[in-house]
Amino acid sequence: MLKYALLGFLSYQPLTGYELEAHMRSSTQHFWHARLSQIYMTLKELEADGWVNSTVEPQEKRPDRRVYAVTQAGQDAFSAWLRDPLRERTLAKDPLLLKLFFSAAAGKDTLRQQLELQIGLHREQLREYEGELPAVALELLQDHPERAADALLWQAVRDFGIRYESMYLTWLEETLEKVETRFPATD
Amino acid sequence: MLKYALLGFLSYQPLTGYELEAHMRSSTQHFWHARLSQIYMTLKELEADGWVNSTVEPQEKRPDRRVYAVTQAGQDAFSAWLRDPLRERTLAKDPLLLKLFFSAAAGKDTLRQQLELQIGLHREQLREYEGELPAVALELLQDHPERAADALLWQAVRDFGIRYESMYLTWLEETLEKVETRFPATD
DNA sequence: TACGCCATGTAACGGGTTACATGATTCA
DNA sequence: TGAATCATGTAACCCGTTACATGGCGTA
Repeated sequence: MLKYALLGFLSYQPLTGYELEAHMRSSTQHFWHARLSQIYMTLKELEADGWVNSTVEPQEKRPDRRVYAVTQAGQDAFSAWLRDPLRERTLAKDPLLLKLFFSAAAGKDTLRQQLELQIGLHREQLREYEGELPAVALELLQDHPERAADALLWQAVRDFGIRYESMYLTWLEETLEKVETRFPATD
Repeated sequence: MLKYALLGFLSYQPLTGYELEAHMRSSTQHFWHARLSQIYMTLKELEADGWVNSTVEPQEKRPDRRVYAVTQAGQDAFSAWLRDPLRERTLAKDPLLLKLFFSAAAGKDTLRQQLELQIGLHREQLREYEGELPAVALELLQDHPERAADALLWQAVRDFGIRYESMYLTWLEETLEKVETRFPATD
C-alpha cells in the first residue's frame, strides 16, 4: 500500500525520500503515514520493481539527495491500482477503545483521567485541522485551475478528517459525562 | 496489544482460542480483531510469559479443547496496562481515503463506482450495528446488576461504532454528490 | 451434496517500528 | 547552547496475514 502512496506523490513530481515523508505528514497523515526508515526501504523496492528510478544530486556538507521519478511501468501500475475497487470496508484498530472496553475494572479515577487526556489531544488536533487555512487545495486551484479535480478530492479527505475528529471529541466528552454521572464510585 | 485484549476476555472467564475469536468478532470487531492463527500463537506466548495457563479437555470426534485461564501474574499485568494512560491519539490507516486522495487521475466513472460500492458496504454495516438489539450490554445488566460499569462502557463503545459508521456513510454520500456535480467530466 | 460450525495448529511471508549510525546548518 | 531541519541509510525485531493441514457433525 505504501508503494502506491509513494507513486501517487511522485506522479506529480520527482521527490526525495525525505520530501515524501514531509508530504505525507502534511496531507495524508490522518489516514496514511510512514516512518522515514520504511520510506527509504520501500523506495529501494520500487526501484527494484522498475516502477521508479533515481538520480543522485551531489551536495556538499550534507548527504547527497537521491531523487526518485516514476517510470512508465510505475505509471501503469499506479493507474491499475486506482482503477481496482476496494470491495471491503476498512477494519480499524484503536487501542483507546480497546482499553476503555475493559476499563470497568480500572475504576472511575483511572477512566476519568484517560478520557480527559484524550479530550485534550483531540481538541488540539481538531484546532490544527481547522486552522490549516482553507488548505493546500485552494492554493493549487489558484495556480493550476485545470487541477480542479485534485482540489475537490483533497478538500473532501480533509473534510473527513475534521468530521472524524469532531465526532471522536464529542463522543469522548459525552462518555466522560456518562462516567461522571452513572459510573459506580470506586470503593 | 492483542495479548491484553485476550487477557481482558479471560479475566471474565476461562475460554479457548476458538471462543476468544468469537467473542472478539461479536464485540470488539470494529476497533480490534484478530485471526484464529494469530490468537493461537499469542496464547502460547501468554503461557510462556506465565500470564495464563491452559488445561486440556479431551473430546471425542473433535480436537481436544485447550482452555486458558489468567494467572495472578496475568491479572497484575492486565491491571497495569489498564492503569497506563494512552498519551497519543491513534493514527489510522484507511486505504479507501488514500485511493480517493489520488483519484483525480482515475476519472469520474471510476470514482463514482468506488464511492457507490463503499456506500453499499457501510449502509449494510450500519444496519447490522443498529440491529444488534439493545446489545449484549443490556442482557448483562439484567443478569448481573453489579456489573453496571461494564455495561456502561460496552454501550459507549458500541455507540462509537454507530456514530463512526453514520459519519462515514454521510461523508461518502456527500462526496459522491460533490463528484457528480463538480468533478470535471472525463474526456 | 455442500456448506458452516467446531477445533486445533504450523510455516512462510509481508509490513511496520525501534534503535543505531552520522553530521552540518540555522534559528531562538 | 540546544533544538529543529536537512539527509541518508541498516539491522533486529514484532505484529499480522495467508496458506497449508485435518476432519467429524449438523443442517438446508
